[in-house]
Amino acid sequence: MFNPNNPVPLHIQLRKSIEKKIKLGLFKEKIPSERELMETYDVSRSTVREAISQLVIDGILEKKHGKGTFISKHPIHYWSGNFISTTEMIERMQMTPGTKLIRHGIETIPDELKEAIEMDNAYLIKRVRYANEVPLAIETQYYPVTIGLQLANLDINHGTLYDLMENELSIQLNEADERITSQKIGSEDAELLNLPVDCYTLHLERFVYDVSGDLVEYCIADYNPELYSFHFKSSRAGK
Amino acid sequence: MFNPNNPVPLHIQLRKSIEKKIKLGLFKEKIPSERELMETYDVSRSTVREAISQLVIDGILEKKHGKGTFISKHPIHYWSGNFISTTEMIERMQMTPGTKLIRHGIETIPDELKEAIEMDNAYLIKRVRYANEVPLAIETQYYPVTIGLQLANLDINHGTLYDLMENELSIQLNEADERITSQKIGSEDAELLNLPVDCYTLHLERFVYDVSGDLVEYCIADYNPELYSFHFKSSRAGK
DNA sequence: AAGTGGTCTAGACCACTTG
DNA sequence: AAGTGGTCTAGACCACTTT
Repeated sequence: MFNPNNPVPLHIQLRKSIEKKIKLGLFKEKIPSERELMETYDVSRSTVREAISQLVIDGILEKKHGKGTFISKHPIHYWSGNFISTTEMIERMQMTPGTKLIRHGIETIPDELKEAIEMDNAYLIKRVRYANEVPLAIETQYYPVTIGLQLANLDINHGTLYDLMENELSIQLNEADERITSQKIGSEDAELLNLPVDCYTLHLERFVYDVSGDLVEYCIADYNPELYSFHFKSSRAGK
Repeated sequence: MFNPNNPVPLHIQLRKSIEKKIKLGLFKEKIPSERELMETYDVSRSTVREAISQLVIDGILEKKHGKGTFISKHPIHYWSGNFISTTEMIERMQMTPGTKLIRHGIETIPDELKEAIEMDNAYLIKRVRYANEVPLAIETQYYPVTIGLQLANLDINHGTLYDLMENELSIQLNEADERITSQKIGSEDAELLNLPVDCYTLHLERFVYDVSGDLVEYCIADYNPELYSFHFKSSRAGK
């Protein structure tokens, strides 16, 4: 079924295929059983289980012993161990994403950030993000200058910068460290979000690394706390 | 090596064993290779990999292709897909946990919560949580009355209620839904946390379910935002 | 070359759910 | 009884890292 010369592991090809069929609506509610998938794709059951287990970790599928594997009904998994772009997140909330570019260019890094990102200069992109035309968040993103300059040549007024990095610049994003706090918003930003001055926001900092472990983005986002909250699903299994 | 009559799956027994050896310091930095673990415990490699993969998901181990499996250096995984008790969380921060019981007893549920927890009455436990004697959070926990009455007979002034539920009441906790927002604190609670009135807190709501899917706890926690933030590690793999 | 984790197969039996 | 996911084995080859 799959091309054995493809360097992409079978379980990943299978996972993408299942993901696609879910998105296209070819699988409703339930996906075929592990043994059916074995036959359809001509792979072993371990491979099927490997593919499915990742989708379970991602919160896309749920297994029920003796019944089958079901498409998760949690409409939105804001957080499931994987970071996604703001655009995708807004789309998952069934809203229309929008973007307004405030400014971008090479800037010297503020002292309080120098320790965190270990660069003197960075390419800064500051944008307001909208959901159904309502300002939802302010994002300030810092990139290594070489990456930022390439991004600036692309369309940074729409779409997700993660997709641009991955698809246009061939940067393989790997993982991120994130921190959520509650912080007073500045007056400039308050105006952009239509919030009273000195209001508190949900403040997210995200360090994104590529497969080599190099920092490829530092993102600060302030969310309107009236419109946004972080949702999680966690298990007690790890105890 | 393991008792084959034990109904607990081998990979879980192995996982617990590895976890314990890490905690005891018998494994520093690196754990034995998969093939070594196979021989030591007399199980197949799949079983070893199954055990390890869960520990990787939990953020306790990290695999490096060609090098080995290493004990994660992230000293604290505040959030890694598993919820832990506040006590354990404070201990992981290398601080001493403390608790002050504010009040407890059967109460009628406020209207705004009725929809969420689908009970008329609940056993309420409200406590201030300290880290190194400094008030860190206020927790208000709602339990089904039968559970709450049992808990009240135990020591609710120390220790973790999750451990009490699991070990003393034999309730098997399964998973939780959590939501983080930023909220204005009430004047009563502000005093308990030594915060100015109308200050904002990091506000956590947690619904905890047992293996049958029944709600066994609803917990509201307000954290002093000066002292506490949520940390995450997320990957891009799920894309 | 030797050791590590990554991928994959073929097959077995168990436990749970539904007819 | 039949079908599902859960567990487990024994073995193979590949890709990456270190010696």
